[in-house]
Amino acid sequence: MNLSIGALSRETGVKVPTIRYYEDVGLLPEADRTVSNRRTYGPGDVSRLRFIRHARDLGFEVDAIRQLLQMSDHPSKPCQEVDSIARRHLANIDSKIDRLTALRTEIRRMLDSDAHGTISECRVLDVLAEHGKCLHEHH
Amino acid sequence: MNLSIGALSRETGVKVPTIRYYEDVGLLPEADRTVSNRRTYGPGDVSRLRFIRHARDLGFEVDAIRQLLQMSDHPSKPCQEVDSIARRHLANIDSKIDRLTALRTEIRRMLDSDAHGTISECRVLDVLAEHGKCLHEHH
DNA sequence: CTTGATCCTCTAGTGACTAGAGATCGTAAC
DNA sequence: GTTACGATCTCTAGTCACTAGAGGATCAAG
Repeated sequence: MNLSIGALSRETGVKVPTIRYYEDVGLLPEADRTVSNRRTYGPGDVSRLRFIRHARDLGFEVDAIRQLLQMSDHPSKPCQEVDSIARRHLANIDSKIDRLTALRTEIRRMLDSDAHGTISECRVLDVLAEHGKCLHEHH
Repeated sequence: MNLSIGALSRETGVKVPTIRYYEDVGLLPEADRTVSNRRTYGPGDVSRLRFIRHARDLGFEVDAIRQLLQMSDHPSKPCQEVDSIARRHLANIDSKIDRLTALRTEIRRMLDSDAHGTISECRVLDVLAEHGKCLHEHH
């Protein structure tokens, strides 16, 4: 049931040094050690690490992930602070979804018009750039 | 019509040194200079830079952005290479949207059940972690 | 013509990894 | 048992994408 760091790495697709790094910066708790000082992990660590990997890939920074994990670690205390954090992230996520959807639509349109032989002018750039009107809201 | 680097920065929300950095790494073309060696920019640069900013925020790395910009720079040549790049990005974008949507749903559920006084167990972690089943497909 | 903001280049620091050196540990094969 | 070798350990240094700062030049307002 317990995994070595290498097994955890294979299980999650996160590289071994990166796992150690996440422990260093407090995204993962300090791992239990065997008598010979090797880290051991359980199933909970697998989920947590997969979450971290996806969140990073989605452009959340470590600090944001720390907050999301905190929500998960203390679910029964949705105090005002956690609540406002959640709301802020929700707004950020909505914005990301909107922009990705716009980008997707445009790339699809390009591929599509290409298939039909029409010379397509590419507007991928503009479709995201126009979102620039919502200036400076996310820092 | 022409902007200084500071004006471009205010226009796009991208910091001045970052703009220079993007020029260094080739995301922005080498800027025209005034007689006194200052960079000047036009409206095209505003769009391009906004696009870069959003793309970065959405978790695309500089190299991916370079590819997307190339699509935009040569729209009339949807050769097979560009086409496959677009398709790969499309798949990646779809996946990002899926995961963000799942995360959004779960955060909403938390906020919602909190509002109704129920003690909500937080599953934000699991909802993304389960996507870990689609292992190693992106890079 | 001075003063302050903005620009220039260049070097160095940060965040989030990633790679490598050198040492130790665990197991399987002799 | 002991040798072989792969996985792990710690620690330092390198990469990518910025970000901040020093030191100097330039522009625009007063």
